[in-house]
Amino acid sequence: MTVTIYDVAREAKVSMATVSRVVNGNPNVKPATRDRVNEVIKRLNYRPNAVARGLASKKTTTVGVIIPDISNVYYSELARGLEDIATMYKYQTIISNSDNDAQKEQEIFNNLLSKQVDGIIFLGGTLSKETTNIIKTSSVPVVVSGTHDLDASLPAVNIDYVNASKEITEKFVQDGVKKFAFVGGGYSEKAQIDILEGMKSVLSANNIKLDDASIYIGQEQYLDGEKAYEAIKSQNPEVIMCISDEQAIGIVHAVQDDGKDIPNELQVISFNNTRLVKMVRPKLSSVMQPLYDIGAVGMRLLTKYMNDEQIEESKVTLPYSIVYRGTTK
Amino acid sequence: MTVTIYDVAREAKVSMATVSRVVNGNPNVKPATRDRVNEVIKRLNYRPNAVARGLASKKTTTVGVIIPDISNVYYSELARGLEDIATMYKYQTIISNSDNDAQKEQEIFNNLLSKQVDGIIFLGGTLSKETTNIIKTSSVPVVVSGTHDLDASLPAVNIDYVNASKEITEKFVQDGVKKFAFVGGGYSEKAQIDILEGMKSVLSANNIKLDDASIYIGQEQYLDGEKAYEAIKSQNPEVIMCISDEQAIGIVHAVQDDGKDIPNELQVISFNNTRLVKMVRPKLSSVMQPLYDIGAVGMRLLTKYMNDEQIEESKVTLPYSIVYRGTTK
DNA sequence: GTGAAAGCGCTAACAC
DNA sequence: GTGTTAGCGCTTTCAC
Repeated sequence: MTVTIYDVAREAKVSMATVSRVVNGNPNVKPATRDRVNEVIKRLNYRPNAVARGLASKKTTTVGVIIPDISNVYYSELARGLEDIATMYKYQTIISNSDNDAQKEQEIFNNLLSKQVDGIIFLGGTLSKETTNIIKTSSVPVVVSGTHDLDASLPAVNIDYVNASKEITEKFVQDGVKKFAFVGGGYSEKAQIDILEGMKSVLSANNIKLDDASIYIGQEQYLDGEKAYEAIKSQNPEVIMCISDEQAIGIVHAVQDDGKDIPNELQVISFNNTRLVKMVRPKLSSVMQPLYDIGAVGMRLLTKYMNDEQIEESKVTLPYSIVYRGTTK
Repeated sequence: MTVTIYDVAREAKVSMATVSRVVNGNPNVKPATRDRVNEVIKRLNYRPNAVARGLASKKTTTVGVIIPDISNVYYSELARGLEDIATMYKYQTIISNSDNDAQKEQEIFNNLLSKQVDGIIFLGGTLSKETTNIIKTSSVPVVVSGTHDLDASLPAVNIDYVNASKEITEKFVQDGVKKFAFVGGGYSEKAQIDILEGMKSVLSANNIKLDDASIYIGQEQYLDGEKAYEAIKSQNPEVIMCISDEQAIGIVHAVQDDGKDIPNELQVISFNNTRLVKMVRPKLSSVMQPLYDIGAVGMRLLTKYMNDEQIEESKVTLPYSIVYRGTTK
C-alpha cells in the first residue's frame, strides 16, 4: 500500500542503500543512477517515512516548545519567531501549553523526551526548581527564551530587565516623581523580580520609598488592570510601572474612567511591547523589546546545540529601547 | 545508555512482550507480574520510545496543525482551544505557520504526512484548490476549522457568517442607514465572501446599493485600518462592517483623528471577536464567536475520525451572537 | 498468562 | 559507486 524505500530500490534496480543516499543527498552516487532513482521516486510518489528514519538515525528533526499560553499575544509573538527559524533549519515544532504550571511542564517535558525530540525550547514563564533539575539531567539540549532559570545556568536569551527598569525609574526620578507603583503578575515572575530590583535600587539611592501597598501582583489581563488600579489608587501614585501591556491598558482605561488625566495626573509605562501598545489612546509608553527575535535567537541557539556547532556564548542579551509615547509626560 | 524495553524485560525476568503489555495497559497480565514490571520500570526510569512505537504500531499520537499565523490573536485563540482538546486525548500537536500561502501549505502538509501524523487540522485562511485536492487524496483524516474549502466537502467547523452578516445589515437598514461600507482582507477570504453575500442580499432586497468604492480589501492589521478609512471616507459611509477587530480598531482611531464622532457620525462593527474588542474606547461592537470552541470542536471532530468513531455530522456550525457595544448606536 | 519471533521502514557501517 | 547486512525499540501475531 504505502510506498517504501524497498519498492523504489526494486523498481530502479538498485539497493535500498543507494535510494537512501539519493534521498539524503549523499554525493557518492553516479549522476545517471541518481536520475533514475529520482525518476522512480517521483513516479511512485515515494515519501520517506520520518518515523522510521528517526528510529534508525536517532534524529527526528523535531523540537519541542513549552509555552505558558499560546493565546497570549506576548508568547505567540515569540512562538512565531521561533517557528520561522525552526522551519529555516528544517525542524518541525511540537508546541504545548504549560499554563506556567510546574507539573504540566514536567509532563510535557517527559512527553517530548519520549517523542525523541532533538531539542527543547522553554518559553517565558517561570522555571520551577524541579523542572530545572529535570532539564539539567536530560541529554537533549534545552534553551530558555524570555526568562531565566532561577540560578541562570541554562542557555538563555533575554533582555536586561534590571537595566531597563533602572533607566526608566531614573528618568522619572529626575522629572521629580516621588510616588511610584508597580503592577505585575501572571507568568512573568522573573521579569517581576528584575524590574522590582531595578526600581528599588534607584529609588533607595534617591531616598524614595516603594511601600508594599504600591505593589500589586495579579493577572496579566486587561480586566485585571481595573483591579490593579483599584488596589493602588489610594496611594496616589504618580507613575505606574506595569509588566504586561494588556494589564496596563486596563489600568489606563480604569484611570480615565476615574476621571483622571493621563499622562498629566498619572503616568503609565509597560514592559511587554506587544502590538497592543499602539492600539490605545493615548498610545502606551513601553519598553520596546524584540519579541520575535527573542524566540528566533533562542531557536538559532538551540540549532547550534543540536548540530554540535561552536557556541560562543550560552547567554544572549538582546537590546531594548524605551519609547515614551502618550501615557507618559 | 538509554534503557529499552529489553532491559526492563531482562531485569524483571519476563519477555519484552509482557513489558509491552504492562506499558500499554493490556489486562492479560497477572497482577504480580505487572507489579514486578512496574517496579523495574520505575527503578530503571524506563521511558518508552514513541518513535519506535510509532514505527511498529503505525500510530504516532501526533496531529499536525496548519495555521496562517500563530501570532495573530484570532488564530492563536483557535490554537489554544485545539491544543487543549488534543492534550485531553493524549495527542501532541505539530504547529506550522502557512502565511496562507498555498505553496507553504502544501510543503507543510507533505512534511506532516512524512512524519506520519495521525490527523491534520487546517485552521482559518483560505484553502486553495490545489491544497484541497491534495488533502482529498490523502489517507489521514483532515478537519478544517474556521473556514471551508471552496466546495465545502471537507469536515469543517464554522459559524454562519452569511446569517450574521444578514442580521447586522437588516438591523442597520431598519435604523435607516443608507450608506454601507465593507472592509476585509488578509487571511479571511471565505469570511469575506460570506459576509459580502449576506450584506448584498439584504441591501438589494431594500434597494440599497453597495458600490465597489465602498469596499476595501487590505490587511487584517491595525495600521491598515487607517488606510481603509482613507480609501472609503469619500463615500461618506454611515456604517463600516469590518472582518478583523484589529483593523476595525485602526478604523475607529482614524475616524476619531479625523474629528468624527463614533458612533454618532459613523458606526463600526467587526466579526472577529478577539479579546481586543474590549480594549478600545468606545468598545467595539462585534459578532461574538466562540474562537476557542471552533478550535476545540475541530480537534474533537478530528479525534473521532482518528479513532474511527461514529460521525453524526461532518459539518459543525457553532452559534454566534451579535453584541452592540460602543461603536454602534 | 506469557514467550518467541517476525517485522515496521529506514540508516549506517562495512565490504567489494 | 554500489550492495549487504545488522540493527534502531517497539508492537503484534501466534504458539504454548
